[in-house]
Amino acid sequence: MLTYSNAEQILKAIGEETRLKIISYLTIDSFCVCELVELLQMSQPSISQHLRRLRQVEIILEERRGKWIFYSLNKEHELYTLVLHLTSMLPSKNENIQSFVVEGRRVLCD
Amino acid sequence: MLTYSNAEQILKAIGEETRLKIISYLTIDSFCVCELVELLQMSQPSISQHLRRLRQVEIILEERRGKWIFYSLNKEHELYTLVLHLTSMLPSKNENIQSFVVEGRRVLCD
DNA sequence: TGCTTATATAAGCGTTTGGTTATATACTAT
DNA sequence: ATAGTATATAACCAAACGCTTATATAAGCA
Repeated sequence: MLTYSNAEQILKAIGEETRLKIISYLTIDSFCVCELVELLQMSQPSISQHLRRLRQVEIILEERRGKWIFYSLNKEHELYTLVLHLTSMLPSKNENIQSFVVEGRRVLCD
Repeated sequence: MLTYSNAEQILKAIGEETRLKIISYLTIDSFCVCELVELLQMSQPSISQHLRRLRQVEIILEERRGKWIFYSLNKEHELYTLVLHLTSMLPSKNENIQSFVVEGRRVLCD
């Protein structure tokens, strides 16, 4: 059970275009910050600040791998199912990721 | 299918504590503005402005009955199911409405 | 018609938001 | 150690937000 205040915080975190796109990417795979910067064509500080908003409500998780920090969706989050339901109604980022991979721009680590 | 911008607008409309409470009340029954003012213990302009936000994204519908304007959830809205799913995770306003009814404070109109 | 009730809107104001630029921190590799 | 890369944070600023008070609009009724 959520409190109203809690629900407000989470929806405010989710309810922003850039963050919705980040979430949409993360439904497909986990990505590091510099990949998201490229995919979303936005400045690194801006992306970092959006990731912080999402991290603060625990919708995403971070994991360091070498010099990169990878972000992924938190499948244990109370609203995970709802988030998936929501992103299923948005244009998929699959094709963007495909070309990204084909162009060899994914970060390689371990 | 929603656009990212559209989803942002709707989530911003929904993602505010007072508006979440309004939505939660409207999952149970339709209410006029003055009833919501009493139930939520907030000023009439403030409630009106929140209702406008929700109306603008068509999450709620208005219907005039005599001198009152009743608001209800829009069951045709693309995110109606998601909204129900969300409110099911929030404390129910059922008891508040019950005492409201028992105290004879509901607006009477044909 | 004028009075009352219900609701909407406008203006003002402090707070939050999301971008920028600049800087700090953390890890890797030489 | 030092340099380079990846990420986070801070300070600043314009725009959006949510409240208040004041006022406008609309319907019901004497």
